[in-house]
Amino acid sequence: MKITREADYAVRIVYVLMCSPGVVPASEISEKTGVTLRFALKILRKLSAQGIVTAQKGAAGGYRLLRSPDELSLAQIIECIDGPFEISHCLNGEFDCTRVANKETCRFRQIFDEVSTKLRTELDQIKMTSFKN
Amino acid sequence: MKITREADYAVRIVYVLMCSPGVVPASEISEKTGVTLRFALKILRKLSAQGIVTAQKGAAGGYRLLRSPDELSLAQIIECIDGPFEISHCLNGEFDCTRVANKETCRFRQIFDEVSTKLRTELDQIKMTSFKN
DNA sequence: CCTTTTCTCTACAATTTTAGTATACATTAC
DNA sequence: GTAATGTATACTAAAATTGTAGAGAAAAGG
Repeated sequence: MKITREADYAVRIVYVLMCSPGVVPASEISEKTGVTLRFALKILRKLSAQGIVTAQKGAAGGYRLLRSPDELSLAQIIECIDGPFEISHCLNGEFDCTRVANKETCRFRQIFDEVSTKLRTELDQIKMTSFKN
Repeated sequence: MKITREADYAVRIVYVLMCSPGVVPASEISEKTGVTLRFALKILRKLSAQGIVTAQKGAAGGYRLLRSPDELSLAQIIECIDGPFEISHCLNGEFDCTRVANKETCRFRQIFDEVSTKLRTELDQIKMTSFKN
């Protein structure tokens, strides 16, 4: 029941962007978070693809937070990196459960789905501003 | 943000025990859940070690639920298999964070810890009886 | 337009975790 | 004492995670 390291790093990266005004190059983000440059770049690309940050190429380029920290939640960041909240593999659309006739009526699935939604709701209430002191 | 397959199986195994009176051999549990016999035995050993089920050896032996289904929660089963609820690796006692002077005052740690506790509380409110119909 | 500094894309490699199996053994009932 | 169970430990295979590498594309500034 863990988020990946990548998602954990993403939160810390967003925190750095939140605290630094203007455009921050990946090299600086890497230094401040302790995440290797290459790995930070990979994470930043995912954040950028989801519109959480925006990238500026070229000299004096870097990244900037696109969303307001009081609207950007842990859920959004974690979901961006780790994918949707599904606490059991059986919730995945691809998963073809052979044990049950109708997926929709499976009690396990129902309950796991409810829990996943609840978890997402909890994490969506924690905004990045919570990390400021 | 997933439980392991092993934990998912454990829930289904407990469900079978809850629905079957008396002592149920692992072979029958394996058949009813679709979990291979060997793997089911491994899971049952963990459940047995935590006092969730009890094992009876020998011919006509098998497993029996030790706790009442209306007191046995998802949290207890998942924790028994996957270990404590810690949504970030940085919560682990072994983990030596080099980025921070004092672990206790780290805001990331504090928030991840709160979320983990909240998640456990939610899952502890879901008892095995919820799966009946 | 050339050079430097940045980010992008895709692919690859190493490590760790998960998932599952095998072998040998211990206990109990009949 | 034999057949049917569970126990313990160790091993293997597969998958996911955690990174790294290389070639390229865009922007800024001279």
